[in-house]
Amino acid sequence: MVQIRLTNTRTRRKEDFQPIDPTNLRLYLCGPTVYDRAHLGNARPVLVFDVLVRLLHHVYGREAVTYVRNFTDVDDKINAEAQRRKAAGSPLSLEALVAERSEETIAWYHADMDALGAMRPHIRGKVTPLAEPRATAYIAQMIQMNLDLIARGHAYEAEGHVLFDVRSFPDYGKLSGRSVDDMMAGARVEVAPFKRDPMDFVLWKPSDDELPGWDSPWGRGRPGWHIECSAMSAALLGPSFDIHGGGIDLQFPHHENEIAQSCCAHPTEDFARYWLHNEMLQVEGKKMSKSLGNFFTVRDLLDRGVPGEVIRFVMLSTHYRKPMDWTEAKAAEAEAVLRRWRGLVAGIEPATSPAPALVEALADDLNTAGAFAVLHELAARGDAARLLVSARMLGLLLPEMGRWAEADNAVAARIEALLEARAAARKARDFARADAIRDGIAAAGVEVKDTATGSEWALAAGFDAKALDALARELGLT
RNA sequence: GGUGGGUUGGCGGAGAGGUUACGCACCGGAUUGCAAAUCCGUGAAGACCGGUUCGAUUCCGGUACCCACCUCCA
Repeated sequence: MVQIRLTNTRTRRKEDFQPIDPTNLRLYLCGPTVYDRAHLGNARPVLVFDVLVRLLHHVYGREAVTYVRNFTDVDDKINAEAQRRKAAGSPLSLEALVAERSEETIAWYHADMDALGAMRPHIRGKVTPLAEPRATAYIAQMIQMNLDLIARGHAYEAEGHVLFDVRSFPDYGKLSGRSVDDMMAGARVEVAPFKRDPMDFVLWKPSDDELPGWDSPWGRGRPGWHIECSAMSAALLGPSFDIHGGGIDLQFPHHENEIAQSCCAHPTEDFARYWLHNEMLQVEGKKMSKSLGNFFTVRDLLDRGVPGEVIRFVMLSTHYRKPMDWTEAKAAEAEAVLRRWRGLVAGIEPATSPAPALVEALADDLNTAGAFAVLHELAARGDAARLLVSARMLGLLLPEMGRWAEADNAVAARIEALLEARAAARKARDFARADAIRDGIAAAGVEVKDTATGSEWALAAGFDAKALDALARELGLT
């Protein structure tokens, strides 16, 4: 069996991955807060985990893997949108409007992640809504966890809030490598007067009539940000599970607080044994932010005609623990490579197993860049069957992802007609006309290959159907 | 200020204490009516300063620069 090695943020070392139960692997990935479209950065942890899960399927079998990813549908931004709709005259209740907003956002999220070829979360291999829990469906478990934490002396009530007492958990700060005292020195936030320690964080907070809320022992209120992941992972994966992932920006405070809550509520358990964090995404060398004007969503890219498979390729070409820079140049290069590979594997049956070197690369802390080198090597050797099955381990060259690379019948007929006109010109040794047609076809993004038996063609990067039509009109072929 | 990460050839981007990463681009050759595609081949690196070592781009220390988190952003 292939030994998987992962960099565990908890120990800051690359470690052999030893599952708690090899027949029942359990993973948790922090999913989106569903207030708006997923931006490009949201896609990175999803794709990193997607490759990890595909690797686990390969090594342990699909039915041995449970992969849970949550939707956080309790959030001030969702509330704000619901209040806006209420003010605009909606007859629905605030709770219903929150649900409505979450519902539409989740549908977008699914559509966008599907377009990137990301597998849906699943329980023992079976895709089910249960594997994508929503915070609002686990309020009772959160309340219970808060009660447990209070009973064990790790949390306290103050002015309708329930707060976690960070001083009660000696390991607080261990994941992110900071001490409570260090953090206090750099604290910039205004501290609520009812906190025992400035770093104490909210487990439950009161809601007024303008906000959605649930009845609790502390009055009508809503959960704090971190408790939902602790409650849902415990409910679906148990108090100890294998791998927990997310963006590095979640390391503190979100994951630190999850650990504090979960470990204090279940003191004899491990919570997550391996922590995986992906580095951030940048755009053309800069942080993606609304103020810089380089902020965009996955949908923006898809609508601009960048195929999901290309986005996926670019994302995976940088190792997950390094900052990844999204650039137009990379997208163009990825598109060209994918077209070439798709041409190579067209009509080919996949081999039975992926290249061992590729599995080795992925098993070594998800070295996707190294995996690409193996794919290039297979392509160069012309081993199309092996290339196909190997690329699919990265979620590439899947049949359902390839529509973008195909020409429809009208386009194919147009190209054939142009090539016939060129062939006729060449036969008549009218090379000026033949070359003009060829250059026009090439400029439209169609690659022409002359072989001993005639001309073949394939769509290349930047294919432009309109330019092709214009060329045909110019030559009087329509 | 605290914490963590990074700096590799023209560009992107990996691994390994000593032997070609890989891709794109470039250059040379084969091929072609000329090209394209394809094939073959060449060249090109390890921020800076020290240390360990027979040998470091790879380990250790320092410097510079960049980035992230510390603010309910993946």
